[in-house]
Amino acid sequence: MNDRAGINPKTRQRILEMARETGYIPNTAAKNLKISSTRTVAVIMQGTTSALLNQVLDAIQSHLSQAGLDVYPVHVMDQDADLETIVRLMSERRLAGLVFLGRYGEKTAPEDARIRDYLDSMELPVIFCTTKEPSGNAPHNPSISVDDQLGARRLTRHLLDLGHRRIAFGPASPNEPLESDHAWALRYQGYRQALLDAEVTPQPDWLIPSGDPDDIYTMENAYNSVDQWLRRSGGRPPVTAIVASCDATGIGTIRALHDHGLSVPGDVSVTGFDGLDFGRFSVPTLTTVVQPTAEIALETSQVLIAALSDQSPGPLRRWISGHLLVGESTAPIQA
Amino acid sequence: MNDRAGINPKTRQRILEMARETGYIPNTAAKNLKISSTRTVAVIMQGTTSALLNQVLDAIQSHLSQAGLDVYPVHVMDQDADLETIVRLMSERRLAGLVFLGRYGEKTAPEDARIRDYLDSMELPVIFCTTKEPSGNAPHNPSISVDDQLGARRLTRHLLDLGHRRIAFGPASPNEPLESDHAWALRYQGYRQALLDAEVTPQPDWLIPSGDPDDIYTMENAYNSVDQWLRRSGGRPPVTAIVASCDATGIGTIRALHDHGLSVPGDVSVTGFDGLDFGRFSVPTLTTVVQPTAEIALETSQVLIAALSDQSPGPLRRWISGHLLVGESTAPIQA
DNA sequence: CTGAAAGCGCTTACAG
DNA sequence: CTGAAAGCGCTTACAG
Repeated sequence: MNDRAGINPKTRQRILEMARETGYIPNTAAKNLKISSTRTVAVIMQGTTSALLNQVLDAIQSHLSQAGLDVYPVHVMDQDADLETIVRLMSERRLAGLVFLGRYGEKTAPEDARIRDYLDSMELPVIFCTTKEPSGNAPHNPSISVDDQLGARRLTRHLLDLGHRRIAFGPASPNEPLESDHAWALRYQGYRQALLDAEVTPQPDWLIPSGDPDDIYTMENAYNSVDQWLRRSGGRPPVTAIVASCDATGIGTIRALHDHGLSVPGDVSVTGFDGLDFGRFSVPTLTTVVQPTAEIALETSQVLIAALSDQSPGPLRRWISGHLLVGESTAPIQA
Repeated sequence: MNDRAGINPKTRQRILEMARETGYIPNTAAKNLKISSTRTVAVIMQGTTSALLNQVLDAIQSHLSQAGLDVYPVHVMDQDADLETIVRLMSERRLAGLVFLGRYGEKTAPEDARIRDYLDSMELPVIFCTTKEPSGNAPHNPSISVDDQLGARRLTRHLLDLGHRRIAFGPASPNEPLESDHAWALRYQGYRQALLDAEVTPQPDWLIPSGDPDDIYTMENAYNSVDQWLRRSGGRPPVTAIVASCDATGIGTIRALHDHGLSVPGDVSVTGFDGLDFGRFSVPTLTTVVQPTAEIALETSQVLIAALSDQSPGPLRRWISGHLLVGESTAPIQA
């Protein structure tokens, strides 16, 4: 039944027929016990709510299931439950491979070490998707992601080209160094680089601190953060443009500006990052960088499948560039 | 190690300690083989992109894992792959239970019968969450959902209270009867009931047909459908308000109106359904009915857990009412 | 090319 | 309360 070679076609035919007649169903548990490995790939992903990660998950799933692999999405909820889930998964079930989708464990430095040890001791392929391997690890696993720095640099250059010289960035977590490799931080670095390239010196009040450091990518937190930031400067922003950390925060930013009587792009230009639906149908539509989700998912799947057949690709790093999508939320600076 | 009664505490202590020292890890495959059942609940859900379903999935997952159950989210992609996935899941793995999250198999009537037979032959609890059991089935499984009809009736009554008399609904699939139990159809029925209660007779051109019958809940399809509908009436809508089938379609509707030079709510009022983030931060904010996702998830989890301990609840039907959230997208009718 | 045997790592009676 | 035996349903050498 497993299509092994060296079996008389007639016999195979007979067996298959009997199986069908009697309604034979193979028992996966028994098979796994014997094989002592599975065809299951776990995809670890923080929460279930990120539209972007879900797009990537969709695509990875369809690629891997075409290759005969089962995909087990593990949505980890909070910091504590996470580690246990992962450890339990990795040890009790025999996984064929592991994909980290999105950044996991924002501030679990000590626990990260525990996970790292597990990853090292189990000899299974691990791929980091839409995120870099946490920098604590010696980089020996593949990472595949959009080029966050490049994308943010393009957005910022677009604003500079429109004549803007005072440009803010946010929300930025106040708890993490701006040099970290979180998505928002990488985007900050690209923003900063574009400014420096144009000989513009970023000012301290151009950095919008995140009100809630644990929730920096949501519309709600962006709204609150920008609202607070505007209040501190008396309702008049110190800039003519804002590079938001992603599409959701871009939308929250626009709404906060609106509620302070500021129009987008009339008074302030705003950019997002990701290329999600709601930015393409909002009023105004959002200027953004579109993540190449299909490409990211394909590359991730291919690297994983190659790794499973022992063609280990080593610690490769693929940063795929996203393309600039100009919407209505950015305009030439007003006189 | 399984905490069974009748074991000397000292012996247990000794075993546990040894296990820890030697790094003993139980083998789930062997356990499952022996037990011939698992603690795994599969959650079948169409695609991965619905923000609403993902919210519910999040909550179900955290409830069930607290009850010691594993949750296996199965994101089914297209019509064909679906059936195979489900059948394979249900037969090869020994599932403890099954949750259908959202409507599955829009137009797979023939195949539905196959699935139904499987559901009946396996003796495992099946719960329909955020959706009614497909009407082909004799209703013998629990369904838990928001009350779509009631919600849409509330939204429509809100518009009537604002003085609107000509109110459209859409997008509506042209391939399905308006009496079906799909979410959009139930909402249509509630909309219609509210109109009839107010002695308003719905007109044929108040129904906005969906351009793409397979994709009726997306912003993009709503945009295209409303755009076409407006073109057919020469750019001037035959109504002063639109009840959109959900929040995403509400946003698409607003954008289409905007692109025809119509303002919301100045020229046309628009309502959504779901209570998602992007409707709370858009300009204008969206008047909507907020789905009680926490309640739906809790009830689903409880019913499932009860069913697993053989307190089978039978074909109960819980329709939980969502509350009206008035935003900026609706206003009193203009003279 | 086919058939029978051993064994994967558990759990569950059962004898002590 | 403890320990040894049987068996869950597969796969994989191995003998024929």
